[in-house]
Amino acid sequence: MRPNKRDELVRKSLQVFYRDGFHATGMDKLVVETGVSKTSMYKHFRTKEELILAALRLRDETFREDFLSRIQELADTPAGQLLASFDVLREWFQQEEYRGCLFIKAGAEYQEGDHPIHKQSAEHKQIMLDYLTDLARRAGARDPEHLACRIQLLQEGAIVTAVFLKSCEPAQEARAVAQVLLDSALA
Amino acid sequence: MRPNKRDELVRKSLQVFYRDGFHATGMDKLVVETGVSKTSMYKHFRTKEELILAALRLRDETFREDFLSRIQELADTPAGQLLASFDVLREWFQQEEYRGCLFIKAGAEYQEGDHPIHKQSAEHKQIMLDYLTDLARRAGARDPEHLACRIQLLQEGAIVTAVFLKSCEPAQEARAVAQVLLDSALA
DNA sequence: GAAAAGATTTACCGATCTGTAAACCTTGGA
DNA sequence: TCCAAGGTTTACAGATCGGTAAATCTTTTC
Repeated sequence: MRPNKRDELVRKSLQVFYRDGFHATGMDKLVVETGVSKTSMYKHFRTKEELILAALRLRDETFREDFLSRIQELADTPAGQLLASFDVLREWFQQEEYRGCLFIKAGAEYQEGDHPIHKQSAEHKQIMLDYLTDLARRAGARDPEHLACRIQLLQEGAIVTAVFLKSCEPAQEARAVAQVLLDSALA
Repeated sequence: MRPNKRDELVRKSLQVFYRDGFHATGMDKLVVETGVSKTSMYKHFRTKEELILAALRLRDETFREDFLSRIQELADTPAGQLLASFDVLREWFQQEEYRGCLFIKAGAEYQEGDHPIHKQSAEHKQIMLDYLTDLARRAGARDPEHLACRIQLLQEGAIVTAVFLKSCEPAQEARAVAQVLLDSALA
């Protein structure tokens, strides 16, 4: 049980969950894809739910890290970064493997508000909102919470719409709206 | 096999699919909930997929009917109706049984773009977009397609955000943004 | 009222689901 | 070299998955 073995299992499982969904992915499939045996899998994770939670945690970390660092590459002012977030979304939508937001999907498959998987997905969205609020505040927006909430609305809308349209256009549309909101909040 | 029996089965199945999800709902559960036998179920629907498609079709019909008629109750000008759509969303979010958009969830559980369930969900979104485009055109918007696309972004964003926040606030936020877009498109 | 036709039920199939018990390596220490 | 510890495998359990064959019940038709 090397310490990095568990991480490796989580990493691979995350890919499969994202590609095929949670209920549609059985532990047997994961066992085949990871090349490990079933019992070994259950030594690392007591239940499938625990594995899903670990996968969500990893996704939360890597997504935020990639998202934030890419935003910072594209712009160096808070206001510019708020707008740049939509450019990063556009890059994401263009990826071949884009299949929407894992947390939206997790929240959809586990809908009860008190379910651990649902709660952890909601937490991720809250953290993202907090980040946007911070940016809005540092940008000098009149009402940072409000602006951030509306920016997030646009982001979620773009993420969902891009799935059905199979296009990255929603990101550009959302960006244009965000620009209007930003101008008005800074005026 | 009364002609209305099939509709009854679809109606009840739709409820369960919406509440529990598609993969998480087995045919056995539906058989229990509808009080009909398994073979009877499979006489009406050759496969589970066919039942899901029927449920989505019913939801598409009833949702659009309810949505549009409620909008028309609330406003009588195209511009007013575009805004009123967010008030209708707010009412929807307030319902105890609100669990997000069935088509977003269907698209999330069946992600392959050529899957019938995914395609039918995408179709619903396209029809809704066409409706918004029509409203925007009749409202005299400068670029109806653009405005409609952005209004839809806001709607999808509100629908998703309302699930995690368990609040109807996103509808009001989205409405405020839509107001800005509308003013600018009509100026 | 009998028989054909159609709808419904019971009982089951093989596959797959999450999860586990017991045997089987593999490795580190004395 | 032997043994203990612990990770890994095979093999399987019990439940549930989507789906069906054959028997039973209900209705229609003559």
